[in-house]
Amino acid sequence: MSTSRRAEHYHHGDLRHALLEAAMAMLEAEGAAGLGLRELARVVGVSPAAPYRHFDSKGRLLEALAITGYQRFSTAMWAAERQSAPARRIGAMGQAYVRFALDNPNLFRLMFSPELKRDGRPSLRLAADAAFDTLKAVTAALPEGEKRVAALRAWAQVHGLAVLLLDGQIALRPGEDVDALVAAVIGAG
Amino acid sequence: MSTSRRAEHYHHGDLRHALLEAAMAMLEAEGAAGLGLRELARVVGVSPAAPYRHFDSKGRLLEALAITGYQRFSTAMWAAERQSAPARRIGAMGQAYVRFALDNPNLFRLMFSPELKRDGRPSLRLAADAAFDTLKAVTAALPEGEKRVAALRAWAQVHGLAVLLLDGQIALRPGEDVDALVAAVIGAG
DNA sequence: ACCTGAACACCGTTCAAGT
DNA sequence: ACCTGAACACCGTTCAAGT
Repeated sequence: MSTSRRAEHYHHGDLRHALLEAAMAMLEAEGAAGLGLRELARVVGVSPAAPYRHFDSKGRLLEALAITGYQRFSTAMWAAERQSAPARRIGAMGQAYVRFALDNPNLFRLMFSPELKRDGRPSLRLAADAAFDTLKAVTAALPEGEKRVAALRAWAQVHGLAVLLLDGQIALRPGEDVDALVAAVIGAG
Repeated sequence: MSTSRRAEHYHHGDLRHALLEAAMAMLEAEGAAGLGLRELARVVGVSPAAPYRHFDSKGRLLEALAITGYQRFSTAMWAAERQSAPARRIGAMGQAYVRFALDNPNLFRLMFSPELKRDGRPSLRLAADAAFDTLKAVTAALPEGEKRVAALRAWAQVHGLAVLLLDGQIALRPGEDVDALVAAVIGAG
């Protein structure tokens, strides 16, 4: 009885999944720099070497987390697109973008971290490209020649707002909420 | 004769300055994560403990580098402001902003790194505030009620462009240069 | 006052060995 | 096939001791 717990999970069952789950929690709690592979192994209850059966390196683990992040981001953006009337679409998607960043600060930072794409993994690029494709819905109604610049402008505005808010560079005024600020800034763009 | 080199620099003369100089070079070469305090000490030729006479921690060293970064940024922005006609001012300062980011990628990233302001050091905040005050020159001509939103819009656009370009998320088209892209994006803002 | 040497408590990663 | 134990080469940081 006393050995069954360990024995039944010696081949952990789903160590890869358990690692990802715990790592995502640690990422959000402490940031990518504070996510230690040894500490992660400790939390999950395996030896320091065990994670290497499932991830070649810490970078690959972070990459997997970032891909999950891009998928969640895509879901949030498509939901905002679907649930809004065409006239409100730009605002709704911009607000969804900023809200995702503020709700998942360390995951969002990881998704844009330069350490990630060192060796340009294709699965990461694919997930990121799919995520940013959601933004193109915003410029669908514009004439062809203006699409690129309009899309970049909208993206830069909303991404800039997100990271400046995230880093505490923009202070919200008393009574001001994020949605109102986003609406004011991108509304006249 | 053989001992004079070491002896005359035992009290290093200006170890603090030498550390900052070498650290700035390492930062630009490898990023803040790749900047090791022990490696830094090795490069400068002192013991691993020596830097602690001048900086309480690695965080404080990075903070000093970031302050230098904000000062350089301010200089670049004021230069752009001074050298441009009023009508071209927004474009010139936006281009200076993005160019600073692309010319000093790891310094720029450090300036906006969340690890820095953990315990809200006042000298860092002062340097950052002074740097962003340069942006207010852009909205000086606008009516009072529109200043804040217009300033935030301009800042978000230009900062978003900078970080997206830095991370390789925006691909420049063949023959397209950064200044032209910045002009196109913020021109109609 | 400023720096060294040695130590402490960590890392990420590798690899032979166990089950 | 999957995991452990022990090791390697590092970290940041501290502190008694040297000059």
